[in-house]
Order: sequence, then structure tokens, then C-alpha cells
Amino acid sequence: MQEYLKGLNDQQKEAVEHINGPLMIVAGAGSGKTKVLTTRIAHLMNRGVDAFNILALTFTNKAAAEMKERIEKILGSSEARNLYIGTFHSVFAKIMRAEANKLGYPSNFTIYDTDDAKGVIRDIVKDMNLDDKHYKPAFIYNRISAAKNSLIDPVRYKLDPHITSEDAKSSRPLLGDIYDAYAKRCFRNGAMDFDDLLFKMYVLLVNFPDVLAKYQHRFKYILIDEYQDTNEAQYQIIKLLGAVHENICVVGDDAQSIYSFRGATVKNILQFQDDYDDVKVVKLEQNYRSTQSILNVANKVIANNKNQIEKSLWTSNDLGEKITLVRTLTDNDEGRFVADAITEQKLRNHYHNKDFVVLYRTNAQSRSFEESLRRMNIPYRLVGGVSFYQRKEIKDYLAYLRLIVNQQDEENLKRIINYPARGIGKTSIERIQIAANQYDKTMWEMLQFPDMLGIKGAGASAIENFVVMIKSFQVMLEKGNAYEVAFAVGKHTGLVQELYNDKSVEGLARYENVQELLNSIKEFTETPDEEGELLDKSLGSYLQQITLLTDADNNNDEDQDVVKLMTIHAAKGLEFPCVFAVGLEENLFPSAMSMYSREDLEEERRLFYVVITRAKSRLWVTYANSRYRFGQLVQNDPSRFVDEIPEEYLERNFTGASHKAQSQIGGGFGNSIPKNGNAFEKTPSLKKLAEKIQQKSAPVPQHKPSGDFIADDPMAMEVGMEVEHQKFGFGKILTLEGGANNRIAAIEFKDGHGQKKIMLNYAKLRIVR
DNA sequence: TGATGCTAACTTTTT
DNA sequence: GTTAGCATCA
Repeated sequence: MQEYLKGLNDQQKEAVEHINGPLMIVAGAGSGKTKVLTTRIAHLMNRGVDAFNILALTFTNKAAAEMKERIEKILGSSEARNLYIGTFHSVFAKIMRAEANKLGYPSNFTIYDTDDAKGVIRDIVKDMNLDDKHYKPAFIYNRISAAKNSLIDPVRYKLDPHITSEDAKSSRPLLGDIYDAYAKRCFRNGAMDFDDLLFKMYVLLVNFPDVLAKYQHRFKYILIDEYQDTNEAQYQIIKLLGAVHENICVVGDDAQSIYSFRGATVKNILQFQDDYDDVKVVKLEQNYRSTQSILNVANKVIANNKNQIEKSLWTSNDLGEKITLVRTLTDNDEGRFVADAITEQKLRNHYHNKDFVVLYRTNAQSRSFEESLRRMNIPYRLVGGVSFYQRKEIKDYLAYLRLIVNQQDEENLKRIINYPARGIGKTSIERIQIAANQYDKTMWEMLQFPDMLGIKGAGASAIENFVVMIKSFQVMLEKGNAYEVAFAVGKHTGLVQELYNDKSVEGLARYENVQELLNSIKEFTETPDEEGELLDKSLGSYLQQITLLTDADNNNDEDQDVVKLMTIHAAKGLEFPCVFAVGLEENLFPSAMSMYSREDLEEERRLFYVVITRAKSRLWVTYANSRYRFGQLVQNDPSRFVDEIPEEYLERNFTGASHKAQSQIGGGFGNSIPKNGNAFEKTPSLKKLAEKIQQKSAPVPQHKPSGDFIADDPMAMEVGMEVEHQKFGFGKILTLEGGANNRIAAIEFKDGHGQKKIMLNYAKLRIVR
């Protein structure tokens, strides 16, 4: 028997050893899914399958990287190198890069992230003279995204009676036209958004039989991770690619389907057996991750959902500790409880920071945990949230690089044509835009003919300089590598200088971020070519790669001893010894938006199932009686999911709530709490208490003006005086300029606010001494 | 034309 | 509480 087959249980072995024909692996949480996938790939190759013929698709770069790494461990890196392993988006982007010309796109097409796409939509809404309060870009984006994920193009969108009536009902009858305009604009810009990478891939395969045949032949064996999260577009593409050989292996768990908002449909996994003949089904039901207590709770909770693939997850692990249910008064108390519990556990049970994770439903919940952890000096890292590549200074820099690679792209052209300021103002840009529309050219093309724009003098020469500069970068692109071009851009545009000159705290961070970007480009270009394979190190290749990276992928320093904070969605596939499931409150988890349909509610429950099953040995479930949302204190009942945890596995800890609050609330669960948010008005003592706790826990993030704050006359200010600002707190006046109506003070503030220029007409200052 | 500060909107989850 | 877009003034 092969070495790699040892240590597999019977079911796992059965899945690994199945070679030809469709295979569905129903893999319960913690049942060794990745192990089976990677071992199976190794086994295929061991049986003579060429690495070039294997395609493995995942949802995250992290999962792809992990798979690759594990296969390398079994086979050695030279064997594994030629495997095609990646996310749906990155694999399709790579293929599209080779085939884009067939669809009329440049091979260096730009990939728009969500922000870019919303920007295009905002422009279109403006052009159509619509109210963007009603035609909200985010709403429209979601609508278009849903259409693309269902493979509906603008023409079909406008003809579909169901869709049009829906849009009519929400009185947005022009959505179809916006979709149409958006698709055309992206095409003209030579750009694809995330959904296009799937949608256009499908179009490519359907319209070009030779291309389809090529990839069908190439990918004789296809493996798909997290199959329960695939959407219609992904489903159809897989069906096309696998149609000849039917060696499709899907791995998934219907109980962990949590992406329906992105068009994923559990139907794909539920119906897999109907899609192909002779589907081999293997169920992995032994859980190697969690204690019995945790697993039993998870099983009990998920049993409340209907419509599942039948399976019973079991474990031979110890019973373990009970689940701790924690009630606190406010969200800040919740944060404090978690920080305290971590400190205690580290002392008592010798855990490390990296053994803990805090999992929440929405990103906005991270604040109170960050504050409490910081106060306790516990190092932590926020996973997810704003990606490095979404920061303004990075997007500005990248906009140059993207324009150089793809001049069709107007979004990025507009972003930097006057940044740093070079005298090409609003009116000029507008003129260029109008002329471009008029002559049906791109804005870049119009820039070549400034006389046709009616722009003269300084404006014209500014444009000319800009064009010359961009062109010189393009010339460099032919000879230099990505890093050399990027470095030259930073230098010659003045971008780096501009950031360097900004000595404020934020400015310094921005400068450092840009340096980090340059380092990453350098690293990219310096990755050595591997034997037999020349890596594509062009700038275009780099840009396509990074747009598909998320923040979570970026943190490769796994071993750092820090507490992790993330959303439940981001935690999919991960495991931790100690898990805090926080914010278990009605309207938050389950989310207020999910309460109207059984399907949505069941997805929330699956989400709860995912949280529980992340835990190996300890699980805390917490909720707060009231929390700040929208900057306002609102009250929520405990989540209905809390009641689904069997009593025998629970241990209650209400130390976070005071006796007073407890007697107010009563011993029961939720039912005695007033339902609507005005409870505090009725019980002033409770309100005061909550406010007191709130104040005590606020770590001076924002200055509160002194009680005797009365603004002084701007003209009374003198250099060297100590003053108080309503927001920034205390500081010292460094310089003063301007007359009575335009007096500007440069002030060095304490408490990390740094140096700021304040216009004394608007911001009021109080002289301290 | 550019910088500042104000306002409104925001909260589901992400490649 | 935060942030992005906007209005406003020099």
C-alpha cells in the first residue's frame, strides 16, 4: 500500500481510490476534506495521470495555496508544479488572458473590483440624469451581479418578464438600461468585473467550440472544493468542461452553504446525482476536529433545518468542556469579557494568542473587540475587511499601472489624470469625455488630439506632458520588468514625493503602504523561474493577479502569535482551539434581513453551524442586551439560535451583566425583555447604567470637549498657546497665518492626532493658557 | 482649483 | 461610529 494511503479511514480511502467517473464527496465539518482532495490528486498522478490534465478549483486563494502545499509534501514540488490549482476567478482570469481577443477584449484587460464597478455605475446613473439616491450604485451592482451569475445578459434581462416586473415594482424600471450601458462601458474600457470572469468564460466556451474542446481535452480530471457554494455560472462552466470525460469530483457540505447572497445555490450539490449517470457518493462522517460536546451541539442546531443530505457526524474525541453562554449588558462589555476570558485562559490552560478567534456576523462588530484587546495588550489581527489593494493611495498608484497596461480604461485614466495635480481640471476632463463620446473614441485616444478638444494654453500643454509621460512608461514596459516600470511611475509622476512630503501619521502610513506595494512588485518579478516553466512577469500579469487577492490571502505569516478577528464567512475552512461566537442577538444574528423567508433563516442557521464547528476544544457564545448600532443604543433579544443549544451542554456565565440588570430582565430568556427599543426610556436606571458602562469603557478614541468649553476669538490666538479643539483635544499652536476672516493655525495635537491645520472661522478653539 | 469640514448613509456576508 | 461624497470658501 502506498505510504500516503495510510492514516485514511475507510470512507476517505474509498474517495481517494476512485479514479474515473463522477464522484461526490459529502464531507461533514472537520472530516478531513482537504486531506482527501489532496491525497486523491496525489493518487491520480501516482496512477499515471499527467499533472497537466488535472484542474482543481477552490473559492479562496488560501484554500488553493494550502492544497498545493499539501500535494507538494506528498509528491515533491517538481511533480506538483504543473497542476492547475486556483480559485474559479483566478483560473478563469488566466484562461481569459489567453483567449480574451476572441471576445474582443485586450489580453491585458483590467479587472474591476467592487469599488471600481460601483464607480462605473455611479457615472452611468449620472449620465442618465437619474437620482442616485434611488438608483443606488450598490443596489444596482448587486442586481447586475445576480444577473451575470445566472448567465443573463442585458438583452435577456430586459426581455425577462419576471425581472422587469420586479424592477418595476421597486420603481426602478431603467435597471435593464443601466445594465446594458454598464456592460458596454466595461467592454469599451477593456475591463471585466469579478462576475464577468465567470460570465465571459461561459460565453467563450459556448461560442467557440474549438476553445471548449481544447480545455475539455486539457482538463481530464476536475476537482471542485466547496461545491455547495457554486452558482449557476460556475455550475454551467463545470458542466461544459467536464462533459467529455465526466471525471468530475465535487466535495461539499450542504450544511455549510453560506453564500446564497452571491448567487450560490445548494441545488447544485443536492442534484449532483441527477446530473450524471453512475455517480459514486462517499460520505465522510467522522469528525476529527471537535470535542463531542461541540459536535453534538452543532448536530442539534443544524437538525432544525429541513432539506438536507442525510448524514450523521460523529467523533471519537473526548466529551470536552461545556459550551459557555455569556450575557453582557453592552457590546463594549462583550468586548471586555472576551479580552478577559482570553487572558484567563492563557494563564490557566496555557493557551497562546493564536489559539483564539473571535467570529462575528458583520464587520462592523469588530470595534469593541479591537478596543478591549488593545487595552489588555493582547496582540490581534483583523482578517478580511479592507484589502491592502483597496486603500486609496494604493489604488491611485495602481491606476497608473493599469492605464499603462490598458489605455482603454477610462476609470483609471480619470482617477489619475490630475493626480498629483498637474492643471488638468474638471472642465477639461469633462470636455475630453464629451468629445470621446462624440467621436466614439476612448478618452486616451482623444488626448492625442488636444486641438480637437478646444483646450488651449496651459491646459493643452499639461495634457501633452501627461500623454508624453504615460507613453514613455509604455515604452519602458517593453524592455523593463514590472518593478522597473512601477518604480519609474512613482518617481516621475511625483506620487512618491507627494506622499513623502506628508509628515502626518496617516501620511507616513500611506508612504509606507506604497513602499510595501513596490516591494510586492519586486518580489513578484524576482520569483525565480522554475525549470521548464517561464513565469509571466509582466506588469499585466501582476495586475490581474492582485485584483483577485483579498486581505485574508495576504497574511501568510500564519505562525504569528496573535488573536484573530473575522467574520464567520471568512472563517470557512479554518479551525481554532478556542472560538468566541459573538453577537448572538436577534436582528444581528440572524440578521434582520433574513427573517422573512425560511430559506434565508436556514442559511443563517448554517452560518451558526459553521461557527460552532470551527472550534476544537472550547466554545463561548456571547450576546449583549444592548449595543451601539448607527451610533445609537439599540436593544435586542438573545438570538433564537441560542435556544437551540441543548441545555445539557450549556454553562451560563452572566458576570458581564450586573445584578440590577439581571433583576430587571428576569431569569428567563428573552421573553421578559420588552420587545421594542424604547425599553430604556421606561427604565431610566438601566439607561443610566448602560451609559455609565459605555463611558467607562470608551478608551478616549475621540476627545470630549471640557464642560466649560467656550470658543475664544480667533484673533486672540498666539503662537505657542495651548488650546483645546472640540474633536482633536489639546494641542499647541505652531504657526498662525491669514487675517481676521481667514486665520489658519497649525497645531500639534496630543493623543495621536498629530499635526493639523485648522481654519479658525469654522473649528472653534478654546485657549487653555 | 483645492482643501477643509459637514452630511448622509451605512450594516449582512465576498471573489 | 465611520466613511465617502459634497458643498463651501479662499
